[in-house]
Amino acid sequence: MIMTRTKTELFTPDETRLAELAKALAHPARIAILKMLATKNSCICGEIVDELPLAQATVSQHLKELKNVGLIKGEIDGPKVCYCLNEDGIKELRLLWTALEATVMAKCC
Amino acid sequence: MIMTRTKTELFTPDETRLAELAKALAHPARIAILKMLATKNSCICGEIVDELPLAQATVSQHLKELKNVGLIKGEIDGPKVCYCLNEDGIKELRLLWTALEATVMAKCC
DNA sequence: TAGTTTAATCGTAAAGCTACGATAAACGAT
DNA sequence: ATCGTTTATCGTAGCTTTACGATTAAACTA
Repeated sequence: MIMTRTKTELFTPDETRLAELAKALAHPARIAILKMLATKNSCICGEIVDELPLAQATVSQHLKELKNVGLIKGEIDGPKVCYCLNEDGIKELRLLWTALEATVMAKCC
Repeated sequence: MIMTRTKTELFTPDETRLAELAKALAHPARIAILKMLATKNSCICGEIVDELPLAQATVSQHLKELKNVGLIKGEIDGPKVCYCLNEDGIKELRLLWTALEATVMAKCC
């Protein structure tokens, strides 16, 4: 087949965006990273790799995905890179999720 | 490399399960299906394919994924199959999400 | 300048995801 | 029994994801 990627134009922007954010959460390592950033209550410079059971290159890939989707930010601090939660992305996720939750829960739970 | 799949045993069960549920939401068609099931306020037999811009086989695959992860149920009703939201799965998702949200939001938003 | 540390990127292998047509299976109806 | 409807499954193409080692790039340090 020619078409093997998601036909994003055929769904609503909210559906597409929430799916994108959900995909970023669709790996335990990325959830663990978000939790680390949240519980340390500050930007983390370099300690992330040490706390995950994955190779440095793999962690870097996960960080890139979280950054690309807008859930975290990373800024250079000397030879290290400091990663923080990105409030805008987190808020967007919460809003989109809450909207879906409201729809789904209303008739379910 | 030999290991190319997620090392699930290296993360907490909650992280692994939430990632699994998030993956089920990581496609706009599956979000659209959940919304359809919620807003129609009843089980839907057969109308799902008609409302999505995807082939019948593709929709069936998406339904299977949602069923496997526990977010919907399907039961046979004559020649058709009726799909409903699965309250247990929805509740589980809400709980796991809420826990993450609480952690992440507390220090962020 | 040379060396060290830190993180990104490259290259690659294995597996997964998405899509569709074709086919099969299950059921009711004639 | 045969036909039509509905849905699942099979087979397959192509792209994506995950993982890692190796390398590169950037910045500080001596």
